Formats: sequence, structure tokens, C-alpha cells
Amino acid sequence: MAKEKSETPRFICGLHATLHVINGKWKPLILFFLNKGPTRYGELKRSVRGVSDKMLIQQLKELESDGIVRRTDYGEIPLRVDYSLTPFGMSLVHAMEPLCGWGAAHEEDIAAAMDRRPTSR
Amino acid sequence: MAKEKSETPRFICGLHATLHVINGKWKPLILFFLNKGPTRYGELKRSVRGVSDKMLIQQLKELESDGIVRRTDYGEIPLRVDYSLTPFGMSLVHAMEPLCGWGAAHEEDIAAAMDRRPTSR
DNA sequence: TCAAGTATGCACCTTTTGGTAAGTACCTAT
DNA sequence: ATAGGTACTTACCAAAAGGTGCATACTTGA
Repeated sequence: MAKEKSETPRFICGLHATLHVINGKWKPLILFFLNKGPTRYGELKRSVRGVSDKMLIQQLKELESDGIVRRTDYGEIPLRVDYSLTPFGMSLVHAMEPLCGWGAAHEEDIAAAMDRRPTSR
Repeated sequence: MAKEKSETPRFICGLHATLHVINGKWKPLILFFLNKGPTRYGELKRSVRGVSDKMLIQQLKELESDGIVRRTDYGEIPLRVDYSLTPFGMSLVHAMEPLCGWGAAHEEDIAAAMDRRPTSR
């Protein structure tokens, strides 16, 4: 046990790396909403319909630790916190646009394919 | 039970849809290698280091059912099959390029962030 | 005949991820 | 005093994803 440090955990291609950052059931949605501007926790929760507190916080924490989002605590009397994209996060969202476009353009084919899946996924 | 069919399983944004297609531990890698041209099963397995037969087949099946890859069985005497991207798959890979670029450009930050993660992921 | 290679299939089990529901601490309005 | 809102935290569970390893059917080479 002397050189097990960073045993080239590098990724095969950039996509591989990127997916580590945006994987998570609610992350794309969170990014989608944050892209519209800083959002308070409760507001975000109401936007991302169906997410639980546990999940929202967890995904936000990961995105924060990855440097994608920034948590701002205004230290005000009636608790007030909001989340926003960092410049790094914005560059990610920007790079995601073509993929959003592709997904949007083929939404129906994708939905149909999903339905074909045995477990429906 | 009259209208439970396709209860608007639509996606919030295109990215959301796309991620359903490329999610899977080995899919980005598979796509990466198939992008270089049609590849035989065994060849692919040797390229995607660390993948088991079960996983490779499973992910290929999903990609196939999603219309991203095409399986070609040459029906030859010594079993011979290969996998390639469909035009649809190529368009996906093409849309993924910016994200690949982003990931490649920030590989180190991402790797560092991963290391920071409590569970290391 | 035995080993090895090709492309899978299948059963079983562990890990990871996500969900439910409850609690906390502090504030405001009634 | 009680209810409701803010932003979380925690424990416990279920489901999904992934991994291990053996089995198959057919082939060629030694």
C-alpha cells in the first residue's frame, strides 16, 4: 500500500467524465430550472415536481461539491437560501444544449423506445 | 381503466429524454468505440475493459432497442456478429460532441470533485 | 477427445440509488 | 398556543443497477 493513490481514474472520453457530473435522477431537471436564474430552495422544490427534500438536497449538495451550483445563504432572519449556477455550471449547461436539442427533436422516438423496454425503465 | 395509456410520460426538456438513452454504466464507452466503426462483439468486449458479458450484451440490447445501434449477424459458420451505429445513433453521438469536449476540457476538475465525494462514487 | 474461441443466456447476490416518513430549529401569522 | 412556512437532517426500506460465474451450442485446432 504505497502507490494506490490516483491510479489513473481518468475517463475514456470527455463524455464519460461529464456523465459522472450530471447523473442523478433529478440533476438535469435542477440544472434546467437553475438555468433560468437563482432559485430559492422551496421554489426549486415546487418546480421539480415529485422530488423529496432528501433527494433535492442530496443532488444539490453533489452539484455544489462539483462546482456546478452555488448555495447562497443570506443569513437573514426568516431563513433564506438560494441556489444558482456557477460560471462552470453555466458552461456545462451550455455544452448540454445540443443534446437537449437532440432529445427534444426525437422525444417521441425516445418515448416509444422507452415503452418498448421490458421493465419500462 | 380506460385512459391509463401513455399518461404523458413526456420529458421536461430534451436532455431529460436523452439521458434515458445514454444512461448505463457502459453505454458512453460503447458509443465511443462504435463511433470508430462497426465492431465485433468480442472486439468490443476487449475494448471496453472491465465489462462482463452480461453487462455488455444488456447495454447493447438496450441501445439496439432504442434504435441507436444495429446488430448484424452474418449467419456464418463460425459465429460472427457485429455492432454498429445507426444513422440515428450517429446523430446522437454527434450531438454529444460538445459535452465530450466540455468533459475533456475539465477532466481534472471533475476527477478532483469525484475524489472529494464522500462515497467517491 | 480436450481445450479454446465465438456470442450469448441465466441464476443469484451485492451495491447503489431512490423513496417515505418523521424530526429539527427557527420564524410569522392568527 | 397552534398552525404553517423555511431549509434542511435522519433512519429505515424497496427497487434498480450492476457483478460473478456457470451453462449453452457451435466451431476449429492439437
